[in-house]
Amino acid sequence: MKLTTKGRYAVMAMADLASYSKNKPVSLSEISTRQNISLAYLEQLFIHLKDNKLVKSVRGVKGGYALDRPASEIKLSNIFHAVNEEVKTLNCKKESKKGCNHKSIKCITHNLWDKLDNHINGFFENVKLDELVKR
Amino acid sequence: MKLTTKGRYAVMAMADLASYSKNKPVSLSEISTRQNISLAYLEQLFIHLKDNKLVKSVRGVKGGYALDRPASEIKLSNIFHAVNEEVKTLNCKKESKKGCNHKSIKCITHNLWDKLDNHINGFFENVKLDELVKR
DNA sequence: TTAAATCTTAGTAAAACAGTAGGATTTATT
DNA sequence: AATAAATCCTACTGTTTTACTAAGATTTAA
Repeated sequence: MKLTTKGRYAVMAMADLASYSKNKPVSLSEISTRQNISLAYLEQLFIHLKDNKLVKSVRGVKGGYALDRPASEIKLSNIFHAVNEEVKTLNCKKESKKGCNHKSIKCITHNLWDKLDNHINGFFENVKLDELVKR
Repeated sequence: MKLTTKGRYAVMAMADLASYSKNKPVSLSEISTRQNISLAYLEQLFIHLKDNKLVKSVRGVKGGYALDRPASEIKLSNIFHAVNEEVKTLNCKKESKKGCNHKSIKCITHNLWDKLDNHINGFFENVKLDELVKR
């Protein structure tokens, strides 16, 4: 059960944006050096962040990225969702698969994994970007 | 962020034991068919569960496994720990590594991952095996 | 015109995962 | 004594995912 770098880096980069982008956009190379994340990798992440309207971009020289809405209105769940960092404790959602076959007795733990999903997603849902940055 | 089958299967198998092993031991082949998990894979998991004194074994014909203590005294965290299902949100514990270098500003999110770890581990710590089985 | 930036698509080495395979050992039953 | 059912043990392996890298196209301020 581990967080992928995609999810971690996306949050780090967004937190960086939240603290350094006042008015003007911040370039990915800045974030790259500050957070020690490869530029090319950041580029990939930001395409998704942009698609999900979490950031807006300015192209060309002096360009970069800025938050598309206040940090107080961006939840961690928004960020994770944007880069496809999903919580998957089951691999059995719809059809019955190996290790879980929806018969009440056989998959005793089915309900447990649902609760775990909710527990973790609840955390992501309740933390907002501004809370990471203040202080 | 996903649970490995090791963790899931171990909990499923332990829940199976808790419901089917009254007095006599339960063989892994029974669990294998009931839970639809490969026998050879179960064997590997149970070595670890045994090492961690969560189950006890009876060898030979009519042998099998049984819980080593009441289901009410076995936490999910015990099971996950036994099979090395760990929560790892950071990959930077001691030394500074890529993507996190302990300088206060650079790794703004360090504290966040700690909280996430605690949040998830708290769930595992607070659910006991008997709760899965009762009704 | 240049250079700094975003945008886009492919590819890829390494690690982790999810098992298999093949036996050795123990022991109740026949 | 033989058999078969079970645990025990170690090694191997195909597949998938991860975590990038590479290479270029496009945009735009200076």
